Amino acid sequence: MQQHSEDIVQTLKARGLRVTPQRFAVYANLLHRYDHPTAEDILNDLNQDAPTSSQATVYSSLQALREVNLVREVLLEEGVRRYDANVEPHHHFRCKTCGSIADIPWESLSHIDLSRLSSRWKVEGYEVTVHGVCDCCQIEAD
Amino acid sequence: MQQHSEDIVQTLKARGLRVTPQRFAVYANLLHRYDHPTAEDILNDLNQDAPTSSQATVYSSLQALREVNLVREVLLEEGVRRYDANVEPHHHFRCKTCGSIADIPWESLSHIDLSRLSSRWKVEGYEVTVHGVCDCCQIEAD
DNA sequence: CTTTGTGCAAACGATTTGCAGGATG
DNA sequence: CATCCTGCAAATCGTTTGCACAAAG
Repeated sequence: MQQHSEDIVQTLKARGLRVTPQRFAVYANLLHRYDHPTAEDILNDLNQDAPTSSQATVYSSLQALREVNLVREVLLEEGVRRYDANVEPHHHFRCKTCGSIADIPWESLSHIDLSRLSSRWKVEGYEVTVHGVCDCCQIEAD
Repeated sequence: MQQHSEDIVQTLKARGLRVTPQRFAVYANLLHRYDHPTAEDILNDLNQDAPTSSQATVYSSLQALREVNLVREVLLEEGVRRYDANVEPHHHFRCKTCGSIADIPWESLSHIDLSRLSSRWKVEGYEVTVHGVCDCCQIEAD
């Protein structure tokens, strides 16, 4: 699901966000990587060659993007807040060795029977976190 | 699954932990409540009447208990670390309105078919997070 | 030209650490 | 009585905020 610059600009505008170079850069960065980076990861990536965004701006951009539902937070590790431009329902795999996180498409897991849940709750959705060891770490373990 | 003082002492010893009043209190507190408290919640609860533990000690007790697998962290909210003395596999429900968290027994959800997952991963387990609105919040919404 | 975003530095809250004295096994 | 734990205060880390200036629409 590659997006061109113009698409990104339109997406941001459509959600009522002003398009600034910094905000654009944060969202584009998140769209083009799949490693669920932290705010710091994004900042480092953007400023790799030349400084383009400040820390405060990355944080506020993430917040703005989150508010209009273009970005979501992913919480799978103690005290670590990661971000994801994939806001469609999906599941996650987390490697307990290297801490990497991968997406699991919604269709890859069978639908879950929620009928036995307490009727006291109005259920709106669910998400599965699978844990184990990723391929890289299995190889290294040998 | 109520535990008496003597049981708790034995449990701690069995895991190689020295039994101090503070550590005992942290674990006992966590065993007797089901609201998945934060470190601060526990501290406040313990010091409600008279000061019994310091902040640093609550944190270090939680860490020690976690290392011997008597306590686990529960991460369902942005930037909030909660603790749970239920270390058996189980799922969670989170109310998006009040933020409360409830346990879902393992048997309440159907087993999930993991066969379609990438074979690159060595899967060790999974956990489901269900979200929606709890009964209290549904009533208030009317 | 009005509104909103940026960057800096200071403030903040939760957690961690160093260390001296105290309790545990 | 050696080892490990506690409490305090200071340090640290990620995140947020206040404010003057700059850019977007």
